[in-house]
Amino acid sequence: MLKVRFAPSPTGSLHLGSARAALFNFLFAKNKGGKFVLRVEDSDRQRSNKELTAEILEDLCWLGLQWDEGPYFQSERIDLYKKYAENLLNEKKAYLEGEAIIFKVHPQKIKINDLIYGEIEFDTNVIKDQVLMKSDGSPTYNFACVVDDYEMGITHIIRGDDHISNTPKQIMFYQAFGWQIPKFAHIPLIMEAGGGRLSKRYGATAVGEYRQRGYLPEALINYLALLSWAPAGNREIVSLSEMLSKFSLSRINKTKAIFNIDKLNWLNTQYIKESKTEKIARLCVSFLQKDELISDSYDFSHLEKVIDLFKGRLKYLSQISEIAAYFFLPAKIEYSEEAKQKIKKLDKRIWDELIKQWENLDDFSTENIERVCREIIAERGIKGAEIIHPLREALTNMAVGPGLFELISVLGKEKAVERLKCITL
RNA sequence: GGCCCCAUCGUCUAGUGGCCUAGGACAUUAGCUUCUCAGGCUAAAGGCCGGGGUUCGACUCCCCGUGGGGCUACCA
Repeated sequence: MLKVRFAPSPTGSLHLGSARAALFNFLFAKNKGGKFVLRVEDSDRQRSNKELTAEILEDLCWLGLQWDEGPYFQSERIDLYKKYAENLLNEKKAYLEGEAIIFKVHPQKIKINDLIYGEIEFDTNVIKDQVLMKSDGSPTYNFACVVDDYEMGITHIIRGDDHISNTPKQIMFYQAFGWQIPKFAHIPLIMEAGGGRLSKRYGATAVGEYRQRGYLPEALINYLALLSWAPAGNREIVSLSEMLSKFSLSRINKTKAIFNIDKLNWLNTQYIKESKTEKIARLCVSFLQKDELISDSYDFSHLEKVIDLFKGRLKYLSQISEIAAYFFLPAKIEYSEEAKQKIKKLDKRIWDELIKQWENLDDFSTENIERVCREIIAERGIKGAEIIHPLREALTNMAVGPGLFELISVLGKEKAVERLKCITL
């Protein structure tokens, strides 16, 4: 039975790099009909915490990376590690140093055949004796990892390439126990544009932050997959189910990949655009509520109309509050200096004319609104832009936005008329 | 310092000795579309780190150099 695992440590939020490791494990397992195990490496009691653990599991679910087995917690398995360490002690493969149990390293050459990097050789002469159990009774990472991987029947270890140099240490433990050594596949790390690993210094690194900004999980997954991996045939937009069928370790690069927010944004926009309006509207509710633009009771079908207007223009969902606020604000709004200047340019009589005409419209449709506007333009012999720009500013306090006439229609007769009546400069 | 790994447009990548005059995507620039912005469409610019080999032929194989990264904890 093919079995892989994802083993996050709850000493921080789920990092994009970890999420990608989880993704590749998930894809590999599902592609081969294997099992995906989740193990929480919380053996360091001081630095681990429960809230973080819950958050990590939630993020994995949000990404759609459901595990088949677990979660196991290392903190609940301390006796097991101790038992195995004592076995090595009894066999004189380890020795005591104070309270700690130390593994004796013997000189040898260790070859690993990495599924991604190929053959790598290490000389254990450069490796010190390894701590198995610390003086405080907790196991070290490398030791607990090997015991667990053995106990859980892990056949393939897919993890970040920062673990390459841990591999020979772990192999020595497998040898000491006489256990079968699993296959290793190390994936390149995600790097920062300025060099170095992806860090908080330059932007969000936690999956949760992207969720909070309104990135769609399918977009984030798609982007993460494209880092170091590419399906055949110049494809960019690839769904999780498509990845499942196309995934293979042999198509993973050895090269580190630099994180690029622009491409993530582009992908997210694509996914938002392709999503059903109803779905995006539903997701936008929490952002609009957080920014106090809508309350607990709101008109969902109206919200859907608003979302339709903006669906293709959002890089991420939380932008909705900023660019669509005027749909939810009261009729009277505060104008920027720039808006005031533009509004002033239009003759007072035209404002009055617009209000009158709109009030007379039975059907406040995009077409009717445009017709009315075009008639005024023709009668006065002015250019379209001369009325359209001031009108946009008067209604939205913005210079940019969706098509003006459909925007007005969605805004609704009542609010549009009232807002024009409320103009104060 | 020691050990290990890596190297194609700015970025993600395709490429597994002739299909390469190196393809695609993001970003950039220009034109068109339009009430604005975004979008869409069209086009442009942009790369095989350097040097030696091997070969009839190297982006592709080998060596050296250079650059980048990782590890070197009683952290994970």
